Amino acid sequence: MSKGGAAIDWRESRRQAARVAILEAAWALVREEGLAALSLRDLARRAGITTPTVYAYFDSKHAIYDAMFGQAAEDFAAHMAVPYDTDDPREVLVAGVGRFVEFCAREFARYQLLFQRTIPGFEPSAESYAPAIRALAGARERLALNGITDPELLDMWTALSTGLVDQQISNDPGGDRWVRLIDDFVDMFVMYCRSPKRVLTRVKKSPSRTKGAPR
Amino acid sequence: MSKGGAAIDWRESRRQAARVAILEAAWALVREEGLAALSLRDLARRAGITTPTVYAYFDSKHAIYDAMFGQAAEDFAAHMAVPYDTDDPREVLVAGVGRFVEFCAREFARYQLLFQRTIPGFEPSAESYAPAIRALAGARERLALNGITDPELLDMWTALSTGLVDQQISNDPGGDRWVRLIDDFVDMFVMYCRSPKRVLTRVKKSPSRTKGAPR
DNA sequence: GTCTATATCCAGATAGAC
DNA sequence: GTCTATCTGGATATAGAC
Repeated sequence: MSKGGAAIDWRESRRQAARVAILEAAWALVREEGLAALSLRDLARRAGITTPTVYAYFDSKHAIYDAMFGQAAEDFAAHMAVPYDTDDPREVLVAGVGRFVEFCAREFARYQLLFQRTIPGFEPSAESYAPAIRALAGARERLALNGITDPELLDMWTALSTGLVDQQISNDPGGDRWVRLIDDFVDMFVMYCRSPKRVLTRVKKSPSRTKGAPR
Repeated sequence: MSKGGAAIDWRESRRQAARVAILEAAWALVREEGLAALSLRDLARRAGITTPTVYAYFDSKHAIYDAMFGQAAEDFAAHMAVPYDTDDPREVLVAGVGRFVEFCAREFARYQLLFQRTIPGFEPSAESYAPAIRALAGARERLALNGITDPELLDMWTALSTGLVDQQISNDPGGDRWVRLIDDFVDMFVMYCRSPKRVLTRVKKSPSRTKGAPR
């Protein structure tokens, strides 16, 4: 690597560090004030810089949201992807939902950004969005471990997981009213997948456009 | 009733009509621009009045959101409460979920206001919130029709319904990717409730605080 | 890259005349 | 009740000196 190259790398890493510092300030703010309440003025003050300086690192407020979305999606994919420490395929499903709700419940603003459409006019870029797709593929694999591959069952599974998370966060934040039902949910779902009635499956298809990260 | 009383009624009904007109303008705006994008300036222009006049009818912006919440909750309760035209208890469940997703999918902004926490600092008043509780009681009754009364099963049911609605709206707005799975969901749920495994129930309890309308 | 200073605009809310 | 006019403060974003 050339001296010039190294200098460029150094500068670039400095720049990246500054970006990360700004994003950390942003997370702290939305944690306290709510996702929609983020303002560049507060953000700059929090990060110990001035508003114009923020624009040296991000083109716009939406660009900041997009970078935050990218971080969140990355964290989400990583959180879901750490190896599942069991040989029981059913336990892998249970643990997967557990991690899902754990991740979402930990930071409400992050959950809003990632899974709800709360910022008018904001849509994540394809790059920021990519890790969320990986995470969905992971869910598909955990189901396949249980011999469940039907796309309709995958859709039912995502709805199940989403509903559980949503109810837990909305109606019992910090509690375990729905979390403790995870085992029952998995029982119910697996039982249904294996039921004779389910064997007589009809096939349908329909296109879909997507809002928010897949789950 | 006295002449004076009638005059007061008339004035009051005029006032109510004006309030409703403002709220209609508000709904039109949030439908087009998003719930969080509502501004009193645009609202006034849309309603054919000026900003200060809005304050003759509502104390603040939050009061407008609250009135909108009240309308939405009322509509929701009414929508869910119209008699179910079948004797089959299972079909009542199916129809109930169908109505739920239909109501939510019809207007995204209304769904956000009613079921998500997207406006920083806004919480509905107890009065506006009341109809939502009635709606939840309705769900409980539809389950009871099927011999399902366990509170934990009610929680599972609400999570199921919520998840289905959420996935449908977020990932296939205007489509039927999850709607067409309603029958399967009900099959799965009822089958689980009636399963022998479920008979050996353990009892637990935990308190809960609530955010958003119950569902 | 970082600042001061400022542009431009919009927000929610109020004063006071009619 | 409704208006004009205005207050106060916030927003995002940019110009230009250093």
